Amino acid sequence: MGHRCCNKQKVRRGLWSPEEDEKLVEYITTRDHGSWSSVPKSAGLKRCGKSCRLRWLNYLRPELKRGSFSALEEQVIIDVHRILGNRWAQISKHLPGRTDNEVKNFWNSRLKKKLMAQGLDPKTHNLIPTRQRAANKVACSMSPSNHEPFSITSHDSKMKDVSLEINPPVLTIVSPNYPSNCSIQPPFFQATTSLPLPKSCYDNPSVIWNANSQNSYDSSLFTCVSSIENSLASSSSSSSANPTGFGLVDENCFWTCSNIVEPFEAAKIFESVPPQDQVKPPEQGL
DNA sequence: AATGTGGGCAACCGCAGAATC
DNA sequence: CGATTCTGCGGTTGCCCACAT
Repeated sequence: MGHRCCNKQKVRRGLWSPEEDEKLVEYITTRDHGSWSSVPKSAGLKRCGKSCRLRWLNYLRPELKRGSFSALEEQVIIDVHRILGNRWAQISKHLPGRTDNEVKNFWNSRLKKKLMAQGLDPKTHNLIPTRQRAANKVACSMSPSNHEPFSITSHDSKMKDVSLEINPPVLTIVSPNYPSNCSIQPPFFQATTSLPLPKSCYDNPSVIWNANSQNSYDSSLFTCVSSIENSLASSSSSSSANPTGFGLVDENCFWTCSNIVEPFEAAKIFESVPPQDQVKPPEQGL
């Protein structure tokens, strides 16, 4: 089946050879190419215009950045995707030197899996309901009735039945609305803090808690934001930086024990939180 | 060493909207 | 104003390579 746009001609398909690349670059960079449909003929290529355009935009443009995505770029993709969905062209505009195709491939091959591993639906960025996650072969238990040490166990095949001790129970919260000194700059705020979990969290983990006056979010409403899976996933790698053994939760982890938390709902809740420089997270644990 | 499998990525396909005739 | 062509986009495919068996 040939291209619809150029089925009149016999056109080459498949990977581009270095010679073809050279011809196209030479042609595009030395003159105003006009319409793409005229490029192949003028440049001496047996390709269709559409293929030339794609090759130029996705691979040959000099301003393109090659190589793996940085942590910042990864975060930007996740943040913008949460808002825009699969609008790769729009997302790529936030990443100078990256193409929509590149962003899309990166999303499909890495980020999607990463979110799923954190128990998040990559389409909505919401928590995948517990029942559904159970279907994904992830089973966790969380049953403390007080602040005593407790453990989380995963039976996920990839996590090799990790067991995690938490002592004392400390929840790490990361909010997209938080101004912070981290490397990710506005509009993609991220901040990390921690606070002791109130007993009510365990008794009724699906509710939105009132932080009590002992923590830095005095009187602020916040949502139980955590991720058991993420904790488990990071327990081995981050244990040295995090003596509690509780994994750092990045802002993509909106997790409650049983409820889905809309990211924007969570963001709304955080609106009343004081600026980062007024927040003094307890030093213990992290 | 041969074969199977999965991941990453470049390229293709087909549709929709814009531009042009 | 309808038809045709062009462009841009998102979804999908298939090739290549690394790794496991």
